Amino acid sequence: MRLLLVEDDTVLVQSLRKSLQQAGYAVDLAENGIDAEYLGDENIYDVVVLDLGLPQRSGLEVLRHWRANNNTTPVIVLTARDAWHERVDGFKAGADDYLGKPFHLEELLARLNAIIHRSKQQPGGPLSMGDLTLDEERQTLTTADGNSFVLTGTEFRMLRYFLLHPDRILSKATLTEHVYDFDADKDSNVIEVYVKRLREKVGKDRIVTRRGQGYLFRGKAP
Amino acid sequence: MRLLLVEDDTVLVQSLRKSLQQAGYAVDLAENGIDAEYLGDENIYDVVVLDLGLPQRSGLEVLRHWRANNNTTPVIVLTARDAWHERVDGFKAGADDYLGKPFHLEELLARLNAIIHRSKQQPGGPLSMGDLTLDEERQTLTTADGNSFVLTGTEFRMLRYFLLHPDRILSKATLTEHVYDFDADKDSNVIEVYVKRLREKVGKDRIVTRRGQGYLFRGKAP
DNA sequence: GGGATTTTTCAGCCTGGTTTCAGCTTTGCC
DNA sequence: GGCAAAGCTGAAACCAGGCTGAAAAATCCC
Repeated sequence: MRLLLVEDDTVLVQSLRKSLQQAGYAVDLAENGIDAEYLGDENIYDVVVLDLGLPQRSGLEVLRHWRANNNTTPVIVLTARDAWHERVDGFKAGADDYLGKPFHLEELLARLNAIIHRSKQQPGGPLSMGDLTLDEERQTLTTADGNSFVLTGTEFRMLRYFLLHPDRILSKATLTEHVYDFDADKDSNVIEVYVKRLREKVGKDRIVTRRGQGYLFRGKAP
Repeated sequence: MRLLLVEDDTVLVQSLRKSLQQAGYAVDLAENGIDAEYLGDENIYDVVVLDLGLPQRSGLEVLRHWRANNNTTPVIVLTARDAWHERVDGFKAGADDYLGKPFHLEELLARLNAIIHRSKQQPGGPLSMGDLTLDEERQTLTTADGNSFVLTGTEFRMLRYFLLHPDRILSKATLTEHVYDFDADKDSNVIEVYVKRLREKVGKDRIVTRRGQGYLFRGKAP
């Protein structure tokens, strides 16, 4: 799950970034409006957390720019305490949700969760696909035959990404980008290793290899 | 399912009441603190949704009054989004959960659901879970083998939070937020220390470590 | 103020999740 | 079939995160 964090308060950024990573997001960071706009234009994020008070170019301008260019990535806006007008402006500019600062991490995570689900399928509920169910709260996978697996962080992030993008070819580079927060390291086979581990749990045939292109997760058991 | 809605914003009340009714709740309404207190004293509700900012008598006072009279009906507190100190006060006064305004209806319904489930398992009385019983008045824990421990303040708050949220991954950040009145201090291992101390009392296997994610309290003894 | 209790910090150790690696198998192409 | 590239796999190395005992710091309570 790839997330763009746009925030210039370096103190806040440090803890926030780590917390978001812990919660399973691959976090890119922009500390000013210009970088933010550029990153948002060039990459596909699952969600953006956008502070409105930014140097160089205000968050509002950035958001308007994206929306004008048909970029519909869900955006959660962070506003200063009491700045009610900012929120209204934010919604008008196309924000999907907002959060007043200071906020509690838990709330941000809940909203991120909600917003991502909303944009994918119906909100709430565990992520399930045919005979597989991924419990996001417990990071646990349950299969048709009643087996239950506790997933490690990386396994979980990767399986979640597969479940959210079934029946599509996902290249190793794409998977790396979404499972980690940095770009693909060409000479590493981590992805292969984790595909193997997931296959042991979801069933060998569930993840199909497309040689030279990537992997494909079957939405329905074969 | 009987619900008491305590809220003075008439605009919000209208839509909220209707939505709650649609969701299957029998909704009673109080628009000020005095009515709320009276209704809560006279009737048995399954759950209360309580706004803290009320005319005549604050939500906090009302909640304290109920708790002082051994009324243990689950209460979800609504607070202004920015006023997180209110939440801390709320928890101290005996709230079971909180929600920052404005909120998504979805979120409220989910929390109501969760809280009712929780209280079904253990309607009123001491907080207990399987073979463990936590006496909230004496801050005392009793285990299956008859051992009894007097808990320190921090131990107690943490164990209570675990008992109220069993079988869920609780990150250190989340635990810190709920055990203390302030946000997580990045480089401290207090949580680990207290987990260790609790484990000595509730049994080592009762609190499971999910490396890199958090801790999980098992609702049922393994 | 001083002793007892509780909370927090610290440092060293341990653990298990992640990554690497080397050798093996499969696939696609000539 | 023969070859090379891509993918698979089991085991080992590495390292961040977690555990723990003890001691320092803060708080409580006479």
